[in-house]
Amino acid sequence: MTKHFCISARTDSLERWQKAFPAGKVCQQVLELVGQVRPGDVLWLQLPSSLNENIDEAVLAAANLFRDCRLVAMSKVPDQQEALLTLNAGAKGYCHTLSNADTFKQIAVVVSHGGLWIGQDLMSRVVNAAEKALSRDRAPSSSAALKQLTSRERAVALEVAKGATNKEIARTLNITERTVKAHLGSAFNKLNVRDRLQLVLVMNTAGELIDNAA
Amino acid sequence: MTKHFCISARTDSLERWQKAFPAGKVCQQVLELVGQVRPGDVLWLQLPSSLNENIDEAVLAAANLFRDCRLVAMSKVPDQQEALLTLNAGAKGYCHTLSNADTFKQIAVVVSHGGLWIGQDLMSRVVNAAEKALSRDRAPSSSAALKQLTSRERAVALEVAKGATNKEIARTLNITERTVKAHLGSAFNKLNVRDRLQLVLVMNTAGELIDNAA
DNA sequence: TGGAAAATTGTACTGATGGACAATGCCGGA
DNA sequence: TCCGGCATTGTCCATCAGTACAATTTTCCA
Repeated sequence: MTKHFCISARTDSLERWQKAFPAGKVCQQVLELVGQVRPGDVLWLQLPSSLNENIDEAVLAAANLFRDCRLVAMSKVPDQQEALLTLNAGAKGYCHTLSNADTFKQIAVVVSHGGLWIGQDLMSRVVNAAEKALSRDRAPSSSAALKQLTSRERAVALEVAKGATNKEIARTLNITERTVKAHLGSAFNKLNVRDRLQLVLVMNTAGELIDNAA
Repeated sequence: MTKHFCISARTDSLERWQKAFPAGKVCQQVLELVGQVRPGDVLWLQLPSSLNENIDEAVLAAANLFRDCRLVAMSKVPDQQEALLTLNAGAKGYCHTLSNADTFKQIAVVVSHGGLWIGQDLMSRVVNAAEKALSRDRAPSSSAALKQLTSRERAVALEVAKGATNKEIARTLNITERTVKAHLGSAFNKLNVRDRLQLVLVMNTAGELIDNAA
């Protein structure tokens, strides 16, 4: 049977959690749990009230001490960045400290079965952001801007986007520096930018093309 | 009691699913389920074998027809982009068509309780990508690179990141062009880059600092 | 077969960038 | 009071970037 442990520097605000898990144990420090927690148990970690840089260290400490347990982070001031930090650090759930007892129970079921539990709204944003990021990682090669260039212009532009000089690009593509400049000049004209820095900024704007003529 | 329905154009490869849900129903088209599905039931949608642009339409159609149900996508060729598309379209789970029966049951429990179920590996990548994307949306002003610069260096760097020339930056910040160069030079040194283009690339790499000394 | 677009390349030039070497003044902390 | 870090600025110089004006060759399609 799954046991529940709550780690909270302060013990106020935990009424609802305790109602959800009457047999659950509350303590103030992670180290108090050493020897008590078994694989499959659920740890609920109350995050500090203000977003600070130590949050993921706290979660990481707990996650590493009890690898085979499920970690759920509770926050009094839920915040998207905090949520992502804690999930990245190993938490399997993220919720409000004042969730109702039924919600706590549902979260427990979800994480006990290998799932992830975060708020619906946050879920949408995470998945959406991830999709954009992962498609952007294929950018700049697939950006709208590059679609307007010839294949050779594109090849040169992609080298610029890596930070290369014209000499380096000439060597890489086995053409003269003059040819590199010609392709770049043409690309600048097509994308309405004035130099390589603006070219790269436009390329890295996924799916959009900036009109600099305005 | 939760009912399970599987929508699959082809009925091969579903042995393990049927083992997990012996009372489960298999059909070939979403419309066959109209009138049979109740809120809280779980729909398992077998995705087409090849990644194509119609996947999210199929998921969206199912998600819209049965809003109060939980949708899980099954794929014979699991793919990260496909996973994100289906999650974005409304699926709450994404797994291999040939998962074992226990895994199917766990997924059912998770999604029935409002959670998300995707593979561990994919989970890590999604959360990580989301964190990077969401912090990048605040970048470059909050990137790790900028934290190493003095406030004046940072101000100059941010102007460069907008594509400005040294002359323009001098005018904007009300200092001489020589001062702009001094601050840039110092920033180049601290971040180990050789020019403004590489500076901007580093600034736009959220949370990471590129070691160009290699 | 012919024409257009793309690729490649030349010389020459101007302006921008970045670095070298140097200096002064301000501010905050020991 | 002194020192270090930061901000600001100067002159000078080499290199790079970008543009102008021009040309030839290659490729592809009607």
